[in-house]
Amino acid sequence: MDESLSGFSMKARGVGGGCGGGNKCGRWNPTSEQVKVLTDLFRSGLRTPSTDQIQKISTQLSFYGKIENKNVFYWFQNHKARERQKRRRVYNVSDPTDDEIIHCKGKISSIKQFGERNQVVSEEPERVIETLQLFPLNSFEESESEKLRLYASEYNKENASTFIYSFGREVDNPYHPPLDLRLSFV
Amino acid sequence: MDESLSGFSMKARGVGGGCGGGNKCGRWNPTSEQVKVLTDLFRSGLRTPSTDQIQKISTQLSFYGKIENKNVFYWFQNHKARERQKRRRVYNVSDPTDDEIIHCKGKISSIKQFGERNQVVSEEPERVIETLQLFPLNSFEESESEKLRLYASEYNKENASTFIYSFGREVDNPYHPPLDLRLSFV
DNA sequence: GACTTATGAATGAAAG
DNA sequence: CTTTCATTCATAAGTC
Repeated sequence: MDESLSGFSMKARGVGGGCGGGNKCGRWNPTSEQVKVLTDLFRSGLRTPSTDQIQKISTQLSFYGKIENKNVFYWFQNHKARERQKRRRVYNVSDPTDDEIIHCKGKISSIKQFGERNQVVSEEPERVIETLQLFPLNSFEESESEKLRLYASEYNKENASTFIYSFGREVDNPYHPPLDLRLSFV
Repeated sequence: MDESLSGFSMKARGVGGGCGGGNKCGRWNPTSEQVKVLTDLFRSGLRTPSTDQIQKISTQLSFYGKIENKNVFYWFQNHKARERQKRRRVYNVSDPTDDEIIHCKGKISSIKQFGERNQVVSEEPERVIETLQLFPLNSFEESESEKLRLYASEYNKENASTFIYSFGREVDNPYHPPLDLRLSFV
């Protein structure tokens, strides 16, 4: 009972002892129960859980073993990415002739100041259920907080500072001038 | 002139040339020296370099390998965002009994011995030094600029759905409350 | 026990 | 600034 509840899941997907006696290894190894729940959530349509959702999921999954928020975050990130990747591979192999290729999701980027990306990836419909309700709940208490994001400042104010950086001498370079980031000295 | 100094340094960050003779791979892969300098600048307090600063940094870093302005721009963008993201995602869930930090990386590659750029969970209070001067060049400096960051909102906008997940009963757990991922009523 | 696969973690590049 | 996507790195687990 001990290791099934506490550690970094020495038993991955049912069998085998992974990490050794303790959870010394730094890599999270989800238990089969955790994977089941995560997969279920994914199949239910959840793709990119928000911070709060991640928090809740993580808290719940912690029942089955050690887990952190970032594990949940990465899991969904990877799962989604690899599903998409797989789908893309299928495209490449199945029908190399033509057509069916370009349905760009309409995200032709607006070239920013530095670079542009010309990724034209074929994207399947990828039905994603965003609203899912396994338990009907009638209330609406949760007074929604205001979502105003007043981020301000911290932009170019630091230009008024002197920023000089001396390159490290650790690296064995013959010579390298110091990095002077002065922009405006008063 | 081998590509270990000039090219895009494809693999293993700074050692070995992955990409082949040229840099056909499109993604910048910073050398360990470049990372060190960038990290140092960041640790020194630089967060959002201006265009001019980016230019200077990029020029200097080009000594260690191919680099563009946008690489520097993105690097700071990402580094800052992830520092913050990490801090936000850190407040942890289940079992804070142990370290939560240990990472097994950095055994093979020689980069990790320089900086801690991707350390997990460094509870740094995000000191942002705006004025940094390693080389005294003039008398007046220290014109400290105020930096107040008022960003609010935990940012849940697309999650106008109710997401409740009932935990499977297959596993033999005594009791487990259903996972309620409500975020906002419809 | 080396090789392959699966997948957790990280990060460059953008999009929003 | 915040979030997402694509690619890569690293490693536990599976395979022979």
